Amino acid sequence: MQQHAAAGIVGPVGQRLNALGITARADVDAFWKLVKVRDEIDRGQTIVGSTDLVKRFTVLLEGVACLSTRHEDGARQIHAFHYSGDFLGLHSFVFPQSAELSEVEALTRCSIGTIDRDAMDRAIQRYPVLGRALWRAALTEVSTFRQRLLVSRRPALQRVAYLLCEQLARLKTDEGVIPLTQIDIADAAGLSVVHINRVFQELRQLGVLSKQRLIEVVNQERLQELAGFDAGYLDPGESLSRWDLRIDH
Amino acid sequence: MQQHAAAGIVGPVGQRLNALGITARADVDAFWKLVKVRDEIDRGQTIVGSTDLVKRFTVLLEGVACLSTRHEDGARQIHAFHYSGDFLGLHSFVFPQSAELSEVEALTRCSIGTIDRDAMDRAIQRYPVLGRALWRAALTEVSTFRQRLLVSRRPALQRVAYLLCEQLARLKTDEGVIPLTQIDIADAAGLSVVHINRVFQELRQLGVLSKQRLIEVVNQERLQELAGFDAGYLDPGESLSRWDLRIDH
DNA sequence: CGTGCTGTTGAGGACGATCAATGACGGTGG
DNA sequence: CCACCGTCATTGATCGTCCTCAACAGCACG
Repeated sequence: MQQHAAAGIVGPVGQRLNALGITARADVDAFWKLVKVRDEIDRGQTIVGSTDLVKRFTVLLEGVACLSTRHEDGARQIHAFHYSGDFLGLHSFVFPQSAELSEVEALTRCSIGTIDRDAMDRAIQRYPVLGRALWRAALTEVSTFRQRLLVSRRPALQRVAYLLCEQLARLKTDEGVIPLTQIDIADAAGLSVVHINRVFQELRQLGVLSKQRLIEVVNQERLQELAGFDAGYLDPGESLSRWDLRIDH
Repeated sequence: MQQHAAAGIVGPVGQRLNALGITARADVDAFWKLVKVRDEIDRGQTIVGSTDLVKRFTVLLEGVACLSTRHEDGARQIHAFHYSGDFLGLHSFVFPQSAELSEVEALTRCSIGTIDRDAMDRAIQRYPVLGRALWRAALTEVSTFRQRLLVSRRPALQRVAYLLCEQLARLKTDEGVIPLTQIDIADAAGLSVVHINRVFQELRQLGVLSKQRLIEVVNQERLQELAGFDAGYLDPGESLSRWDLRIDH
């Protein structure tokens, strides 16, 4: 466990904790002590089903996952993508009402750690900074959902561009490679794969995407113009100092 | 002020407070003492602009309003409708990040009361039940946003049907009259007015809507079938006993 | 009795879905 | 090393939903 704590401080989860305001060694350690089960999940498998969502949540140590629901016809609707360091099922953890709606699915082979609701509750009481961090992360999620409502009725090109911008902003990667398939993008944008492909070709014509098979953004500025993207909503930053998540009883 | 308090207990706001768990006389009174400015707003006017949203919020005493944003082309996107007794700008009050996105607009002549952020903060510290009530109301709002994400990619008929169901559930009215125009529905559903009109005619053919000019649902069961509607997500009910909204200094 | 807003109707067109087939690539096992 | 397979990407053709533009009718208001 000790080497995990060390890895946590430098790894993606550690970076995430830092971004959320958890910097003190004691707080980071407290967090890592909560992580109980570690596991590997195969691509395509469900990481957290709707019934588990309220009882525990999960940290994505490595891999790519998505928060999704199924439409009555079986089509997959992706609400959000998750990358290393993300909390999975956080939304339902904080907002129990929406639990039944969603599940978290692995898009690549994933490595995860799980955290019990009860243990988390107790830890929050002892380390308030943890509660604040969760709260911030949850707010950011809500923020992206609302953004998506707006984006959802723009034409396909802009909608896709916006999605790509968001992924780049979240990945904070130097190269513009986005580790998703066109199928994933289609399910997130709510467009058919065929049409996504045509949009991609258009984006390549515009010099925004590379001509590789993988999804690689070569002109991020141009992309943001197309999308009308402003990353402000993704930053938990200053947004919140007064309100706080606490346990009542 | 005293007669307002009395009116509040029996009026729509009082009912709302009760539903949110504020039943004790002292708590209700504490709430009414916070309501400072009372005002009348003409139809079409902005009740709470994006800049005000963080500093105060508002109680809708009488009338119909909507939470909306403008698209870059000027089109109005309605995120939610508000009826007597609703808190306006609550979402931005609790989630400051999304403030710039929205404004609240009067759809009919409205009568409102406003509440200061600072005063509310102080009151929550003294009357925790107030914080819990706000929190529940905010959760319900988040819940409806996520639902709308799902609904947003269903065909027009079902989308409209769903919207109508939601309004009926919120209005809790005996007759099925919904006090909105086709234009409002169009902006909320993200469809053109023309198409909304055709959907309405279809709904009338199906015996769901009356043939009146106003929007009147005559067969609610049928409507819910069409929409695949389940009102569960609107009920703050049991959903939350452990998490709580507090002021952290 | 206009003026303005809402509702209604028709015609044409655009965007994106669906169906179907093919290509490109990576992995696996012979 | 090659054959085979599954997944993902690509392309063409057709079709449906919904948009846009435009005109008009009904109703409420002053």
